[in-house]
Amino acid sequence: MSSSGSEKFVVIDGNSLLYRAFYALPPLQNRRGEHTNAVYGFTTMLYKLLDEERPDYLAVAFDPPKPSFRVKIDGTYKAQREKTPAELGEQVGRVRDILTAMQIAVFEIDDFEADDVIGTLADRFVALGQKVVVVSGDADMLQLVGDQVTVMLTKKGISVMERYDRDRLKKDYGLAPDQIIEYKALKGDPTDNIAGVPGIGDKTARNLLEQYGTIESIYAHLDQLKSKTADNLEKCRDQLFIGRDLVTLRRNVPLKFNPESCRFREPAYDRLLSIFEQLEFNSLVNRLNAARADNGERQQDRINCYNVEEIADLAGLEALLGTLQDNSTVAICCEPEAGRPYWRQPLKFMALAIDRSKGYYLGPVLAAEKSRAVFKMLSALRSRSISLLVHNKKYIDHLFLKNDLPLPVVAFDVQLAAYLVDPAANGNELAVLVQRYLSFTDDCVLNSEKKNFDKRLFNELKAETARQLFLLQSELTTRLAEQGLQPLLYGLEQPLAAVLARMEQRGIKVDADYLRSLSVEIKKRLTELESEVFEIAGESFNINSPRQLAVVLFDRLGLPVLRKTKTGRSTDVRVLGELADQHEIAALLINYRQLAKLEGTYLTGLIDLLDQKEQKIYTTLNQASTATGRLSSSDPNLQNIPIRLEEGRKIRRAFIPAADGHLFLAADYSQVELRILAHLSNDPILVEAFQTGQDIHRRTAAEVNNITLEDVTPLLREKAKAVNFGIIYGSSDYGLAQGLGIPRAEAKEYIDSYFDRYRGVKKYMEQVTEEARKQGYVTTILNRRRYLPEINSANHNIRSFAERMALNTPIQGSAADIIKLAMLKIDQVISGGGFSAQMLLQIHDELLFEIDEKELDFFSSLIKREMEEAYTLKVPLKVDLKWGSNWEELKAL
DNA sequence: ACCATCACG
DNA sequence: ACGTACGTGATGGTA
Repeated sequence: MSSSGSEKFVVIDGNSLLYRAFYALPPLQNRRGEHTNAVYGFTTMLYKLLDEERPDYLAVAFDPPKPSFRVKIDGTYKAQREKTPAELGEQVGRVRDILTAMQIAVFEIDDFEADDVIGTLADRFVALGQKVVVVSGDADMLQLVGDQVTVMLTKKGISVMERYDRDRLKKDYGLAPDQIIEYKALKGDPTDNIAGVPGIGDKTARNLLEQYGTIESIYAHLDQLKSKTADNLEKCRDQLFIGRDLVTLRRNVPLKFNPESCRFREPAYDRLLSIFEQLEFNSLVNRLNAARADNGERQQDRINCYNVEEIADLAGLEALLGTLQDNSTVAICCEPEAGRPYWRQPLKFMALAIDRSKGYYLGPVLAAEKSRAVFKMLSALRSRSISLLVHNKKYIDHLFLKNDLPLPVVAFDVQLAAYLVDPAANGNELAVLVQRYLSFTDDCVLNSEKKNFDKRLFNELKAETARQLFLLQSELTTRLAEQGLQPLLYGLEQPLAAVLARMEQRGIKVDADYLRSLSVEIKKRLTELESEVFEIAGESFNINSPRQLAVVLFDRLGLPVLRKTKTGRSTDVRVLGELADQHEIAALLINYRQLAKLEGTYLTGLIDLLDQKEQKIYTTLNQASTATGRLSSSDPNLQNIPIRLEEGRKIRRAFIPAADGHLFLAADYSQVELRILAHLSNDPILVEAFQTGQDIHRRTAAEVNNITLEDVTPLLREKAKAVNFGIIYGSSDYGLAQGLGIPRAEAKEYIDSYFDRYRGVKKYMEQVTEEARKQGYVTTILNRRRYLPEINSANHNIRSFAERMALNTPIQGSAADIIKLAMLKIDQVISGGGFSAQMLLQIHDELLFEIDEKELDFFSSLIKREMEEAYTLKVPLKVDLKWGSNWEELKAL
């Protein structure tokens, strides 16, 4: 153990730096609305100190929440301090979390202020013969300056600090460290409620101390002073000594002291990263990743960018694959040319690896002209039971499908694995995973498109990616095993990827002429509406701009501002609806907005993405993007084609079966989420209602209003429906009031009486929240997991968000599990039987098929059965079927 | 890049 | 005392 005196201890005044950071920085917020400026400022200051001071020991001291011993001396001490602003208070917890993750010692001692603790620690380290640096924003701390102690004070903002030793103190204040106490007692300090002596300010105090040294000595020489000053001093005698006592730091605070507990250590990288990510401190995330890489736990696995080799021709590839043993694994990493959808673009690049030591890449000829032969060779690996290790299996499946080849056996999809390990993480692109799990920060993982690499360098860097798959696989299999997620990966998500690939590749046929004529019509109506609006407004402006619209509505026309957004005055459809009876313009705007949405997103927007040759739309089904396990659809999103309003619904007529004599069949789960709630909660009323096939909203209305089923009016049923939604979303009275347009108190009554009747649901909700708090995550029926690190936040707002996620995720996520199981099963049945049915889309609780009309009856019952039997709950699953010749006109079967 | 808005489940 | 319904994606405007 070193007590040689060569080491350095840095001790930080936590409250002081936090306040400084808070007031020095503009109010920053993360996406969730959590204030972050103080945390950010504090953390940057901390890092700057670490860089510049390179401490061997480090500690941070905080004031305890309760007042210190000083109020016992003087009841008014710090009495007029304004209380900590809420925006700052809520950030304290984050700072503590960061310090914990950084493994930095934190002191907070009851009855004492941080200053006293710092004084005590400073003395102890000096006694061990070490150098001490005190960091604060409070000049009182200068009393600690000594031969081994320097004090750093924040000067301007958060980046400028002044370092004080004895000389500097003498130069700036003309005082010795001890005299700082006397100086402040004489001068007084309004922020701490130290009275001081009237008529003695900065100058006089310093002059007196320079001449006489101490307060005692000043009193001994009162006769030498100006009579007025002497008078004042005489009058304030008691007060002055009390003030000096208050200002004097206690350097004997009782604390458990073990210098090694303050030893500066490596941070807990994962924990710290996750905090920085939540706070959206991107620069710190990068810094931390770099630091971790430098720390280099896995030196031998670190990137060796130039251990790569080109495969120039098919013989070369054959030779490489020939070296593989049967039952082994080859990693492949493919990249398409730019364009949308990515999976329809020609192959740009392929990397391979047969172990973690070396990367290979295909030469340009192989990748481009000979790519079919390459895939054929890879496809043939099946017969040798050689499987693939990939990132994004769905894309790899696409490549084989495009070449009309049997799909390869994929043993492991790194992307899907990472998605299951943490579905809410920011991104699961290969480069991101390499950073997250391998801590590589070399150029090799950076997005090569953004850099001006020459072709050769690009290939060499990219060849690394296949090799990295092996490294990632071992990281991720550990985590999968810990979480029991292998069945979900191997049994559901990986096989599902092929189903989704086929759905994507099928596309959906669209009547382009119909869309175009609709577009022309709507554009015309938009122009008409626009001129009407301009006439009323008395000027022309951009209606699409909420800001310009607000000026017209609230300034020019003088309408009342009903609601505000984060940045201005709200003009959304709810506000416009409430303004409708005050001004004719509101109705026009509602109409305009609706049509503009249709035109921009669903007419022009869709037409732009149409494949001219095929007259088809090809969406991308994202398998690894939602936090709950749902799929999403993009470019275009076919999961949000209008249906609720008549006008928008017309869009659906454009979607038609691709083949003559075919029909659409839509199969949707009825009330899946409530059925899952019944299953999970085992609530007797809910379970009984579903087992006896009751109208669930009607039953809820009867229960919460304490009336019979027959007495439920349509209005009561509507309200009960909204209550049921609220329950699934994590029920808050405010949210329900919004949804129903009723007072909050009434909404609260509904919720209370719901939980009064549905005791099982209530208990379940409490259990889930409790479990989330304890474990930090929630799960679905198939063990899909979502982490909710914010569930224990000290910030009510953030915590409530996490609680609602905890309540909703098992329900929404289990519904996603079930429909995925059904899709997989149906796909097996269809492809196994050589039938004509084709799955086209999944819209969360609904599947859309294209079917030969002759097989409609047969298939509809098959699909209904497979969906209803996909998973056995404590209540039955129910599927409703509809069919028709386009996506709008569907009739019940 | 971010916001407000609005389409869906 | 707070300030919110859960999960998505696309658009047009604005900094």
